[in-house]
Amino acid sequence: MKMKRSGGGGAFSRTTLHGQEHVIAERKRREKLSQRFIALSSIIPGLTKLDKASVLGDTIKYLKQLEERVKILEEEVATRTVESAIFAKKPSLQRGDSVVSFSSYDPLIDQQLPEVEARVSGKNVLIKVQCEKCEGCIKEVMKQMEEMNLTTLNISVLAFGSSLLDVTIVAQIENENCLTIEEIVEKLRHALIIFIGSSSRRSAC
Amino acid sequence: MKMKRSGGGGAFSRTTLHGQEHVIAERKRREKLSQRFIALSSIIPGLTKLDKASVLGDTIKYLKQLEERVKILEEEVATRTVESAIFAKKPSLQRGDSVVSFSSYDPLIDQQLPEVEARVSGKNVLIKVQCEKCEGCIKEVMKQMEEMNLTTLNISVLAFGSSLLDVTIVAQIENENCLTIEEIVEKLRHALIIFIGSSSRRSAC
DNA sequence: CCAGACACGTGATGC
DNA sequence: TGCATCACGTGTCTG
Repeated sequence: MKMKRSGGGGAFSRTTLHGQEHVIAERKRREKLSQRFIALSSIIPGLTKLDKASVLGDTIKYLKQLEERVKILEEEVATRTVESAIFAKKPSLQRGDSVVSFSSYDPLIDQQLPEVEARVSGKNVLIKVQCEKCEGCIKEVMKQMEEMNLTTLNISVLAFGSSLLDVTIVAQIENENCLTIEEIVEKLRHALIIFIGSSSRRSAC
Repeated sequence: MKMKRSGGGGAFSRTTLHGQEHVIAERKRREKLSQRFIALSSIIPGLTKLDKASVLGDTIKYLKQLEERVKILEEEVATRTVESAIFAKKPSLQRGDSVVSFSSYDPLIDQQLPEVEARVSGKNVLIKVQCEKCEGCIKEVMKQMEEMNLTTLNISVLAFGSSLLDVTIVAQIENENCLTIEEIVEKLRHALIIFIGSSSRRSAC
């Protein structure tokens, strides 16, 4: 780190026959260590002090920071990979690399409402629901969202026609969530069918 | 790294008055450095030798390796994000009971955005648009609505992902309007394509 | 002057 | 016996 100086406690005492070689070896060792320190400090960004201690400390900090970043990025990539897997499974629904959508509409089953559709982009999921205007159905949807570990970022409820409700939700997929997009759609749809069924039997809705 | 030993060249020579304090301070400095080394070696994986030199060397290697990984992952994420913005497609259409719906999605035409969907129930029309987040596109949509004699009852604009917009509109069909649902969809989609095209050519959008 | 940081030579230790 | 590594005390320099 600095210039070599004349040397400190160097008397000529040779307690061993090869005292000089020992000195040389130690010099070499120190030189190696010093070079490593220089090399290390050259790749650590944002170094203010060039202390050995500070270099080590900042190295530790930078390392942890890098590992954290890698972890986050890996999670992100993993999420996208899951989407790709879904996409590969259901090529008939959607083409495109990483945006996947899935709808509960099934031409064989002629039950049209509630209709649920979901689409994923990164950590966001766009959920669209169309159902009969029915008191409490929004609450039911939100309950399901909570159970699925989906954090609602925005929700819009529009009345459409005299008896229809159009619900659009943008939510964030939490890390603990390992549901597929199909599972999200099916869970929501099933919950709504149950809810509306029992609700319409009880009251005029 | 090892046990403390009795000490090396320690004669009792005090050239300064505070020679002892100097010794103490140096001890402290060494102790700090030593702890940093221990801390560092505890977070570097796959350490075989516990040499100071080896610890530093492996730290440098691990650091470069981590940075490389971060770089690769960042590229990956960036790529996927762009793909997300570009590829977004709609599953097949839906038909409802007395509800008629029509979507602009055409599997033969490989242009996915903007995606426009409309659905009619009585005198109400539900319009859904997904397009790139682009300043002025909402205004463009509203302009088209006015031209088509559609009275907006409610509109919701949600950001979805990093660069997508999801727009849901409930509008009332005025009596003078004699457009078919297909015409509504096509007019909106055409206008958006023109608008976004010219907009992205003019600026960064 | 002094508080902190270094490099040096040296004795000790483990393989 | 060597050989490599370590911790120590010390002299010296810097801000």
